[in-house]
Amino acid sequence: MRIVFMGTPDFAVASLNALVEAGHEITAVITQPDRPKGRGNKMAFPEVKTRALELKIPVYQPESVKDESFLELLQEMAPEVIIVVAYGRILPEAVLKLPPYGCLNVHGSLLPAYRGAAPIQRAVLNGDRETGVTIMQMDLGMDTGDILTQKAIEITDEDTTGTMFDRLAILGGELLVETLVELQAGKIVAVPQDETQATYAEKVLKAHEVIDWQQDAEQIFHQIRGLAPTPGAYTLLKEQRIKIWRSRYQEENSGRQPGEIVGVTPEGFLVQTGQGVLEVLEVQPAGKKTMPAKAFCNGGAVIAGVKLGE
RNA sequence: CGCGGGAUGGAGCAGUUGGCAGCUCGUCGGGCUCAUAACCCGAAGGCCGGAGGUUCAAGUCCUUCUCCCGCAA
Repeated sequence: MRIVFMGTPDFAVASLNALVEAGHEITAVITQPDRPKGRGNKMAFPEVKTRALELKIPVYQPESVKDESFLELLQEMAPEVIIVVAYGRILPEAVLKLPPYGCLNVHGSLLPAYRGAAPIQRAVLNGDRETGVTIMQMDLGMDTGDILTQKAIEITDEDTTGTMFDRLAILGGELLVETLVELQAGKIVAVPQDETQATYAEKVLKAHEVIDWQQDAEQIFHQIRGLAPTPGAYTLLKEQRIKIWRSRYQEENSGRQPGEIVGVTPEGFLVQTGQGVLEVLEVQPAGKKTMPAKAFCNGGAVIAGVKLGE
C-alpha cells in the first residue's frame, strides 16, 4: 500500500521497519521537529527521523498538523492509509478522513485499557501480568477508535517498561502488517471499544519517581520496574540521589522502620518498607554509572540502620 | 557556552593544610571446617584519565584536553 507514516520515538521505528520490510511504499515520514535535548541542550533528531533518513524516505517535520499547507502536502501524497505510531500530536478530522482507509494507530495496550500517553509504563507500574498491542481506526477522541486487531503478551517479574517497550514495538509492527493485509482483503470487522471498560494511562509525573518507603515492598518493586530504564525510581541516601534499577522483595519484615537499611546480602542490600523487605540489586548514584548494588556496598555508604529518603 | 558530579590495582570507594598510595569486594595461594557465599593467614595486582606548568617534592595546586554520568528542558 501507499502509506504515509507518522511517528516520533523508538517505539514507532519498529513499525516503520515492519512496513518497509513488508514491501509497502512509504511515501513520506512525518515526525516531530528536532528539539534541543539532553546535556548541553544539543539539537537531536527524533528516532524515526534518523531511521527514515537511513531508509532514504522523505521526512517532514511540520510545526503544526493543522496547517493548511500540511494538509495540502498530504493530499498531494495521496496515501491509501496513514499509519500513526506515537506521533505525539492530536490529528484534526481533515487528516483522519483524508486517506481511503483512514488513519490507523498502533497502541501499546489492550484497549480500551490504558488509553493515553503512557500505556506500557502504567501496565508495568500496576504490576499487571498481561498487556498487548491494539491496531485501531483513529477517530477524534484520545485512543477511542474502533479496534481492528489485538494481540496480548505476558508480563513477567523480570520485565521492565524497557523490555515491554521492545517486545510490544516489535509485536505492534508485526500485527500492523498482518492487519493491513486483512484490511485490504476486506476481512476486518472493526469493533467499537467498550466504554465501560476504558481506563487512562496518565503520564508519570516527577513526584512519582521518588520512592515512598511507607508503601509495600511489592508496590515499590513494581515502581522500580515501571520506571526502568527511564526515568528511574530514586531515593535519597545522605542527601544524594540514588536510582534503583533492579530489586526483588520478600514479605517478611525485619523489625526496622520503613526506609531503614536492614543489612547487606551477597547480591545487594535490604531495605525495610511499609510491608515487607526490598532487596536492592542494581543502583545508580547521581553522577555515577549504574552498578551492581553489591559494588555500591563496597564503597561504604550502605550501613545498617541508615534511613533512606532523607 | 543551561546547572552540577566524576575519572585512583579487576569492581566500588577514601586519600586531611602538597611529604613512602589506603579501605571493602573480587582474584590467586594456604589454613580451619562435614561443609560454605562464613572465618583465619598470606600474595599478586596502580605510570592516581591525557598533555603542559608551579615546586626540593604533585593523586593533592594552576592551565588545557578527552571521556563518563546526574539534574533541568
